[in-house]
Amino acid sequence: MKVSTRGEYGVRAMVALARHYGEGPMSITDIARVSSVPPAYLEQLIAPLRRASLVQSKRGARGGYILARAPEQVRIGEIYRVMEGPVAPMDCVSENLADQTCPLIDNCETRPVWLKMRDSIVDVLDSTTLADLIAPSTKVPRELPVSRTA
Amino acid sequence: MKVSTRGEYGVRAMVALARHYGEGPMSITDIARVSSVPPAYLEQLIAPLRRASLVQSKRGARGGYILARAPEQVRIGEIYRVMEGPVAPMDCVSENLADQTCPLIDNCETRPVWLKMRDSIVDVLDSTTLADLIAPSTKVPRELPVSRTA
DNA sequence: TGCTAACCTTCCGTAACACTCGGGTCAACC
DNA sequence: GGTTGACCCGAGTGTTACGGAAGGTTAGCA
Repeated sequence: MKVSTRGEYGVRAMVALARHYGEGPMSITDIARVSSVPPAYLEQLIAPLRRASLVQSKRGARGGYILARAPEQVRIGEIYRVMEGPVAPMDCVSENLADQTCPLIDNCETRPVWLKMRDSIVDVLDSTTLADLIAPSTKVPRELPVSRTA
Repeated sequence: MKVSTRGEYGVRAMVALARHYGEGPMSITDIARVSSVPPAYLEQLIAPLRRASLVQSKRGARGGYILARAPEQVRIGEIYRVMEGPVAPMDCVSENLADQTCPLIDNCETRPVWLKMRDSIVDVLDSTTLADLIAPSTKVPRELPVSRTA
């Protein structure tokens, strides 16, 4: 169960825009460089973010993209849903009720786990904003491999 | 981000075995019928569960599978990992440290969210056992669609 | 000595993923 | 007013994983 590069790159791009917030538009090329995303691909990914009004675009020379709202006002969950669709580790617990089409749903004994999983994912995504991510303190050191000291 | 049918079917099959616990071996055909999984596919899925010692097999006539431990002793997380691999909504936060190969990992600003997401998923999976799922009280009613009353 | 059922390997069609490419359109600036 | 920088839009493409099916082999029970 992986989130695709759409979600990964989408969030990275939005973080780049958040860091640049208040300093005018940022071009695809710049965003791509800063966030390490292939520029041609990024162009495709940023379109849905614009349609969802999470970013605003400015065309022509000196154009680019800006965050439509302040970083504190943008939940990661919003970005996630635009890029990946409704949170749904399994169709039967999709945020989009129309996707809950499994015929076994009403007496399925496994569904409660998936439901709890979905809720916990939603909680993480919706309780974090772009501002939280660009705050210096949030960086978490990686778990280190077992030390093989002398 | 979806868990595949491997995880879905694997957990369903284990629940079937849990309900049948203490009543002798259950054949693939029976498990498949009870849990609504294509029998030929189930045969493939149950093999890794046996290799991981989550189930035991008995060959020959009257053979089949039994749970290797009591339902209270089997965490859903164990089943999940056998079927789906390490919990890893993104490689950079995989439970398998060897998968954390992203070169950006050390000063990535987005990683904290994915890490929190992984931890919350792990918590759900490892705090639930097969016994929890077959207890009658755990069934959760589905959210109802918006009523379109007369 | 059959019948049953697990075991094992191989194969295959479909679909999603992760991009690239080419052209069109718009807005500044000179 | 034309050139240039940049967004906009659709199509196309190689690779991989998913979701199975098929067929043969081995082991235990009656």
